[in-house]
Amino acid sequence: MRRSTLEEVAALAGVSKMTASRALRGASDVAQDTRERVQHAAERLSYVANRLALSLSSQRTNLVAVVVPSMSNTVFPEVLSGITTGLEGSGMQAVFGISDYDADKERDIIRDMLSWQPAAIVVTGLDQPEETVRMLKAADIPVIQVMDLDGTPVDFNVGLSHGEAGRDMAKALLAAGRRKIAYIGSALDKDLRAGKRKAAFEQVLLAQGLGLVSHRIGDDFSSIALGKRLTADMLASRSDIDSIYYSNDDMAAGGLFACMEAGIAVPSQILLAGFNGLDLTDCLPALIATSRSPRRAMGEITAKLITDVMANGRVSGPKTIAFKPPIIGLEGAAAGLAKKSE
Amino acid sequence: MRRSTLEEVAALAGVSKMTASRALRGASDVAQDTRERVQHAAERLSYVANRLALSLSSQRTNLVAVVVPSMSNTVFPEVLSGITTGLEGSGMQAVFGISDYDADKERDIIRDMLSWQPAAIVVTGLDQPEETVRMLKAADIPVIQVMDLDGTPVDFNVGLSHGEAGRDMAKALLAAGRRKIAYIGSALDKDLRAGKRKAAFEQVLLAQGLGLVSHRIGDDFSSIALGKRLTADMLASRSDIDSIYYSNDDMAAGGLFACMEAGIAVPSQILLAGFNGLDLTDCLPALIATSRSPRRAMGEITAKLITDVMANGRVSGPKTIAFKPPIIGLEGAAAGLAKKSE
DNA sequence: ATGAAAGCGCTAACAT
DNA sequence: ATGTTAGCGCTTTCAT
Repeated sequence: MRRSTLEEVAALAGVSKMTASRALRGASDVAQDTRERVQHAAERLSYVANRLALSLSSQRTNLVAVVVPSMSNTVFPEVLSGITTGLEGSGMQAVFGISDYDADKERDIIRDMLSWQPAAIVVTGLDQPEETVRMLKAADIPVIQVMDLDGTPVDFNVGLSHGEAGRDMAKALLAAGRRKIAYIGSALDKDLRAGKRKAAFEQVLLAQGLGLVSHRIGDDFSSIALGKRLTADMLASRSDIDSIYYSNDDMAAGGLFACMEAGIAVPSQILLAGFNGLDLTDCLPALIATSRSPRRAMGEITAKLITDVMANGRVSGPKTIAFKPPIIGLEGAAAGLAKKSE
Repeated sequence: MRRSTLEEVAALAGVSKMTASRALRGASDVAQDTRERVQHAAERLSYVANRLALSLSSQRTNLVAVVVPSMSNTVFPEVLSGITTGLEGSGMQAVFGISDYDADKERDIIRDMLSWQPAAIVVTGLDQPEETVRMLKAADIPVIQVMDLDGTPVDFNVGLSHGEAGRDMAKALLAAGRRKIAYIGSALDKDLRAGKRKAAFEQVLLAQGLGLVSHRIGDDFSSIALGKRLTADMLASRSDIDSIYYSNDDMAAGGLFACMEAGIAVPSQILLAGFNGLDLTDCLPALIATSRSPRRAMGEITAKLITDVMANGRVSGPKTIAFKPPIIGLEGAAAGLAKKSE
């Protein structure tokens, strides 16, 4: 069954293309019975409008392009989910691309998405190379960079400071009385935001005359399995560690499972800290610390920003929206230590 | 900076639109220096091709539309990831839509995606209402239904039988000596595949003269937190249960955490069974049974199917590709029980 | 309330 | 190797 065109619908309804077009879009100035004839014709032919023609002709699309590094890390699907939800009812449609944490791939995907003439584009982070930034600017549409705040945005920016998150966690661990602090992460050359957290985290330790007493960097992407493996490895090599900062919650959850197998009490003996505040973290059989990042909210705010700009031409509020992730799961951590020193 | 067109690139390079088009697409019959002039012109203008015009003119797109019920359940992003990976290098581009487990929304999203004239469309499951099926057929492109096998496919079908998975797990639990079997699930009216597993699971029990000794159905979507809560609730109400079948691994993981808090030994005292074989399952501090579904592989096979059809006009192999998820995490479960009865 | 003409930016098909 | 013409399916603009 070949796809039918507006012309065929119009012919079947006995009107011109133009009238059919108006009728299907619910224009006001179409006679009641004309409208019905056209609608019936469209149904009989299973007519589906051709958006290529529609958008080419009208010089606008309902597309919002969104480029994220990965689908394997739950946080990105959550942001996408938030964007989709936030766009609901606006007539806008989100389209997703995956860059695999690869700057070249990201550039290609952004170019590809731009070729569909989206109404706006959302990209992850602020660390695009110059060429990519130039493309984004040349697109002449709202550009929203999400998740990160540390850097110079092209246009709009919705996110949180990973440097600050790292610093805050370092201070929190120190405040909880920890001094023998280790770090476990995954491919940081890829996950730039995790890298920023780690760098800022270390700076705070350094300022206190402390350093990481141990660290492990996996060469794979973050996962519970990787966190477990690296932690088991670290625990086997030294026994004086009193806390471990992980690149994120998946890694930290794996770390907890490794500690449980090794018979190490968490958080009293070793305090584990991650990043994200995943659903998982709340359910774990021991308390682990984490910075709760508002993934869905960032997605929804991003969507709102976009619908706002589309509706009003220009945005009313600020161009940068900053979130500050609270640290949770540290209740009683200091107390745990205190008991030990009694 | 307004978007530049092919015409402007051509003018800057001092050639016709057509030559510019050929040069940029790397056609063979373009003079070396012409090609270079055009490419430089394109770069200077940050030219990005307009795919709307391109596709409208050439009557084909590189789009593969993919509709999944959710982004919150990790399995779908994994399938999407598999599709994206499998499409890599083919020039095809996956576009995702989310139906929120809602048949009406799914219909609308499918219509929306079809309006972009994709080269193929991938939808989740086989339970679309008639109207949706009609639309899919009218689209006159390859339709691939994924994840499920129990039903009548529109065209291509890649997945596994959830009925069989449910039956297999029931038999496995019985073989492990369990008789006091309970069920815990989430919104089954939405997640039809989980519903199919449960129905088939119960049938096997019934055939043995057994029934579920207890069950809890949450009204929210599956999550670790929900699994934990419902399990805690169930454990508080009766103490004779020797195994629990969950709607999936997230729920089962939550169940494990509830058992740990309640001081119940898993799997010796209560055997927990889920579905999916998530990364998480392998790392948990106790063995839980699960059917390992090949999400990425299903995605990749789907992609291969599509590139195949696109390349050869028709597909070489069968139109249905069936996976059989192996049950894992049952090692020593029977032994656990044996000890108890000694 | 309806229709006709022009054109969105590109490529296919046919020149040259 | 390059250019010309026509047209993809729709909307915009201007008539009527």
